[in-house]
Amino acid sequence: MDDQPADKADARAAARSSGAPAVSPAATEGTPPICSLTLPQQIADHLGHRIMNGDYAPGARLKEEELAESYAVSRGPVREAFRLLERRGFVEIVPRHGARVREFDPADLASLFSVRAVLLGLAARQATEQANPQLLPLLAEPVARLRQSAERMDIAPREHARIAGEAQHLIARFSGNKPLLRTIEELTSRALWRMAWRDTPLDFTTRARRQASAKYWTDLVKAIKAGDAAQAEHVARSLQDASRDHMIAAMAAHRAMPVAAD
Amino acid sequence: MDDQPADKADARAAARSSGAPAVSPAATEGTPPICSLTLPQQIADHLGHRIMNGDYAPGARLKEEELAESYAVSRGPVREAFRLLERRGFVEIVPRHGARVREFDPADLASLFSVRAVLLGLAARQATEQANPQLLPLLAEPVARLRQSAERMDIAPREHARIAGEAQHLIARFSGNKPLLRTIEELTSRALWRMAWRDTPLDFTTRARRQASAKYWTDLVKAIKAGDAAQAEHVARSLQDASRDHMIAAMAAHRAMPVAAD
DNA sequence: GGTTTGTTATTTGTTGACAATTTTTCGGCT
DNA sequence: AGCCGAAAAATTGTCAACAAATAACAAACC
Repeated sequence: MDDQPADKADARAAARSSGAPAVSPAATEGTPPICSLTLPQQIADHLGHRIMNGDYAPGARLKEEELAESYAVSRGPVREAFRLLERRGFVEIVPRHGARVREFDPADLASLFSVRAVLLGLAARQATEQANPQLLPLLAEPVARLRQSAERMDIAPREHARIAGEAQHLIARFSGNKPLLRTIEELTSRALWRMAWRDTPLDFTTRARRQASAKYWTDLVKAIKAGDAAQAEHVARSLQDASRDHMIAAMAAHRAMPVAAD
Repeated sequence: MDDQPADKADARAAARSSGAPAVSPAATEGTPPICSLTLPQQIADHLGHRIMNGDYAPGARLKEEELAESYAVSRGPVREAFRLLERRGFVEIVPRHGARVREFDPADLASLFSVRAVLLGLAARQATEQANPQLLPLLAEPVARLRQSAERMDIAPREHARIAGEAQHLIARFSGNKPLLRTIEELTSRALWRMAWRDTPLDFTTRARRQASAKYWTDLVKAIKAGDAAQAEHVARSLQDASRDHMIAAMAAHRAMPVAAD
């Protein structure tokens, strides 16, 4: 009984009636990804944020009509938003029982990262094999910032994570492997959700961790530059595995604390 | 080319009108379980088969109303069937332009198999680490059949592929890694679709290939038995990579043939 | 008292109609 | 003749209401 999303509903309704800018009259069939988001997408984004924020506990039922009313729309768009959220791993839909916020098995988080690790390893290998000359210049900036961040600790943890994610995305993009990119994106969104879970204000970017990470990135750039695909794969995977292990250890320690305090 | 959706539509309509006419005064015994599959799922399955069968060319538009009429349902279930098919990689939905049968870049097939290879490698590693005593007995049967198939060539190519898929599924299941299993399943269904593309009656299971494959499986079982996770990963991945390379080569040769014949 | 059965209530599945947007077509203009 | 613009057709997006199925509850029975 905290905040009811009624205000949001009004805001959206207002936005709909007033907003709706004229779409550019492009006559050709291949229109670009468009500017305005679809109604189900907007709902999915907002609901996704609310779930990440902890407004809905894992396992909580998401009732169509209730949400439809709160967003001032019909059940149709909400229904479709559920499908989008299911694909992003936020909810789980059982055919005749509705949608529930997905529970998370803590073990799944480690599993998720293991999968991501081998995938990013493959991405690094194939990116090296592709040898696209654009990659290294683009990669230079985030890697430099990570290195600087490790040295001076002058970047917020969240920003640090964002930059690391950006660098990973570059590797995935330049692998030239579309299914790989798609799969990595999907797993990443799921993993980030579970890491960003509330009352987990854990900082996984200690100085030691940032330094280790920076070392890996430096080695990875070196391997790519040298065209050593096998080495690139090994380094990228090691980086992710180390990151995973550190995270798991930190979470275990954090979880052990309150128990010890009791 | 066998059954047109018209009969299906009629059948469904008949089933519906006969099955749910009178409200149940219903003293005893609930109505028979009808069909456990949802309407959108049934449509998605059938449409998926039609797409695999080549009834709809890649890039073809799938119009909601048209299909709704042919299945004798409203547009809602068809709409949801599209979402299911999108998740299975059969169609591509562009927000305000409808659904189209997904085109396939031939390069994507090789990419798909590369991803599957690293994933099955990881699955083999983790399955070995899990050391579930049930795995080896279950794996023994399909592996024995593959070995026998390689020796005597007495199993149809399709059956051979099915058994290999079964063995892979076992590895994935016993990895104890749910996200990994899920990802592998998804990629496998996509890969199989594109391999089963019509006028591609290629047999990828030559004697030499079966023998090489059988050798890999034997080695994999040995590694699992020995608890050598790293070796298991290496063998599993090599198996898949070799399979991929052979398939790509066979397809290239097949594609080159008609060109030469013209 | 515990279990089962019949009833009620809530929630999802489906439908047909309406609205917004896109694609197509046709007429006029440079 | 070719291109641009506006009306028309077609198609997707959204809505509100209905039907079916599940879940919750109450009463009766053993």
